[in-house]
Amino acid sequence: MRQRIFAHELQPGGWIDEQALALEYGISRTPLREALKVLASEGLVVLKPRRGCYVTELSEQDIDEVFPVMALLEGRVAEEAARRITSADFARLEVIHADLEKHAAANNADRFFEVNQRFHNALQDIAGNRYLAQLIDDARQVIKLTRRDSLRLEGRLKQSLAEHRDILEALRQKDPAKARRSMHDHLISGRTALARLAGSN
Amino acid sequence: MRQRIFAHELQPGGWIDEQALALEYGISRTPLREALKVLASEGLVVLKPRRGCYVTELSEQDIDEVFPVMALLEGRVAEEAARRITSADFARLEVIHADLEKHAAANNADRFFEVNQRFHNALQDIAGNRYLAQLIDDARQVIKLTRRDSLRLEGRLKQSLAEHRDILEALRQKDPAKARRSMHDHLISGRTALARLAGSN
DNA sequence: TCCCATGATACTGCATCCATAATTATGAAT
DNA sequence: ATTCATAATTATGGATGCAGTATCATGGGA
Repeated sequence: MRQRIFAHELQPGGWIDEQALALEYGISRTPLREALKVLASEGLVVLKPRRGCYVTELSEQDIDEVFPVMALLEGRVAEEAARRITSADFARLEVIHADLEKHAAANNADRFFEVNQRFHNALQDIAGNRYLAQLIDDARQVIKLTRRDSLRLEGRLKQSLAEHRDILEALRQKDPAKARRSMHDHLISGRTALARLAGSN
Repeated sequence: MRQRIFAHELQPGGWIDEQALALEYGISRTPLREALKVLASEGLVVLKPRRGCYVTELSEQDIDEVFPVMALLEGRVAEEAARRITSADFARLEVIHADLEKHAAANNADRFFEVNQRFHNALQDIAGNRYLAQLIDDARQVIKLTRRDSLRLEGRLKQSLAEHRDILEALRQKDPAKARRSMHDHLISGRTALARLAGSN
């Protein structure tokens, strides 16, 4: 169901037909409703009492609330990672980054998106704070509710790559403050790209 | 159920008997299980497949992961609040703080705890970021899973008050950086108090 | 005496069914 | 023709019942 929500197969703001979905998945309404409760707590859907379940629709205000927090959290991850990173960790990151360069060169936004997520997850592992990582994962899910096509903006892939290089450089230097700033700016830059996209619609 | 979990009436690590609780609340297992799903997503309980539901038990490592994040988030709230605070807001905060002084003088840790929460919530309102506020509320719930008796430590109330005065001073001066630092240190100080408590057991 | 296997018990997870409330459709009155 | 009231339909929220599996106990074998 998460996939279908992210793919906008279930459209934002749209009503979720419990019986139809239950029938489709070949299960009864009971487990489906429990799943909806979980999705609701993750912020992917909203449950209106006696009115049913609706896919969450993010307002511009919502996005402006989530992104700064995301930037703060990811910045913290980078900071902590810079303190703890080993050369083996760094090597792993470089492999992932090489993949990113490849997909950017091929202008493959979807693959870039996937590998980008792997990059950030790897950083979370290095930082070693599971709670922090979980908050970021949740926030990322919420952000994914919006169109992720910002990566398809002219030049955004290249820009994102450059920002990643900054982060990698800070990690190589084991400079926590710089890593935090680079990562923070990277996320804010992502928000800006999204805004440009919204503005052009 | 949250109350009972926080009050350790349902003990950390303990198994939750669905039927017993359902019977006690006079409802069937279905809505109770849905409630457990919500609590699980809030981190208050853990659901082990085919094994039932258990009250979350925080390890020292868990606490060391949550508190820094909490300090980061609350720091951000203070920072943002310092930017947006009005004189009317400040007056409200001072009323709450006066209450805190009163309860501290009376050495009433429970009341202090409550009003302290009101203070922090008021700050969240001023900061005006609902997403950020929600993350903090969740984190606070998780933290409440541990004993909150750290406030009963000799001198902790006075120390907490002093830290609040620092925060208020930063807000009065509308100094975001100072507000962030003060709040951050306040939270870290809370973690230290908890550690002292754990050490004395 | 200790360990493993097998059966009994009990709890979880799911399906089905029912009641209540909301929404929509239909009919009447202005 | 339009609006309001009432009835019918539909969906949500909860209760009940059942199948499958995990745990525990008991008994047999080493």
